[in-house]
Amino acid sequence: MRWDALEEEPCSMARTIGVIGDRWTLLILRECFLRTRRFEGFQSALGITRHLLAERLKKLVRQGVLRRIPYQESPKRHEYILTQKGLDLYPIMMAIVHWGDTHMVDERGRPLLHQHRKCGKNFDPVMVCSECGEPLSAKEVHTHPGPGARSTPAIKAPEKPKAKARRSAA
Amino acid sequence: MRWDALEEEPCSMARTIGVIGDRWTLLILRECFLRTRRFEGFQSALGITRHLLAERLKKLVRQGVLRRIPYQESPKRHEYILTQKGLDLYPIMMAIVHWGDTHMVDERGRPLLHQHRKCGKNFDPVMVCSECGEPLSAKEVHTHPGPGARSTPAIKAPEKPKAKARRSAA
DNA sequence: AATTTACAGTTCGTTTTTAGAACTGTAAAG
DNA sequence: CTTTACAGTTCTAAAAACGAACTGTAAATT
Repeated sequence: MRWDALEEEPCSMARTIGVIGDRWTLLILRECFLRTRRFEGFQSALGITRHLLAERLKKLVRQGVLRRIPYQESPKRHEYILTQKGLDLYPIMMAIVHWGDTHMVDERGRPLLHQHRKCGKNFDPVMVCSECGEPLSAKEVHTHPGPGARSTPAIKAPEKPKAKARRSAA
Repeated sequence: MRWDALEEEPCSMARTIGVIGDRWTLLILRECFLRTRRFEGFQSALGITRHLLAERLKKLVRQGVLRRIPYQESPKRHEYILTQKGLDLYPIMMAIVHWGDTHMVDERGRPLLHQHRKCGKNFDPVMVCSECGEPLSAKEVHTHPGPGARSTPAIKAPEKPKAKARRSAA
């Protein structure tokens, strides 16, 4: 698979992975949500090489996730801030953090707590159905091809061994 | 930054990225949620090199995301199925797909629709606050250090230019 | 009986990415 | 007049991914 073609795959997941699906990009975006805006800020917070950081920022700008806006003339300096498209990544970030909070914390507990301004409480993010409001789990969801599907997108036959009944569990 | 140390970072996001934060792993997990279970199934669906696939599957098993269970003796064959820890990645997957559905579809529309068994409707995933049930957005959330935080985790000073007031926007 | 196919990997040489450090350039501060 | 802050770019070495071929068991086919 060519990574530069990932964005044309008939799969919203593949396309999104083409944009944010690597370690550094995800960490850069974490910093964005923590209000980091400038080159040096990202670099010192993450320890990423300057070369890669420059490249990743360029890519995120190209893809409309970040906007590069000048904050100073001569020497020209710019800040990187999240566009709406970038801000919309928030649920992904929260889902990632929440999984880590659930499955990857040590005995000392969570590194970071999240407080909801509206209700004032520390919360966990919960994913619910837009139609009925019930929490979602993998088993309750059925997928089927939409208008943008190609013949057989990524959904292969469910691996049935063709009923050839080779000697199983001999 | 050493990637093998990512899981010990005092940040749930960094730790999670250590587990699922690369392109192939994310795509392998997509296949898992689409019910792929076997080596050849992953390989042909994704076009990943067999070498990398073997390595990624091993890693996911080691991390408790997949379980490797025999389905046949001599030659020994195994299936890879999601553990509960793996199933809990579902909100991350859905959040990624939903962002793609929102920002990366072409004129033909979504490649895949999701139907909620409970209510029978096609839905979008919505992330809400566990305490008040309201939808979440980045601006309404305030983060602060939790019990597992280190001195200054990932939260750097918010980039104030030290009030040195260099000639700005000359 | 000999050959092909299915399956789940492993091995190895080549190409691409990433790491790490140094360098460029403007301008303010000491 | 030298140092510092900032935002990059350039270069070489190391690590990771690619691609193709190879290993091994056993059933199915010829």
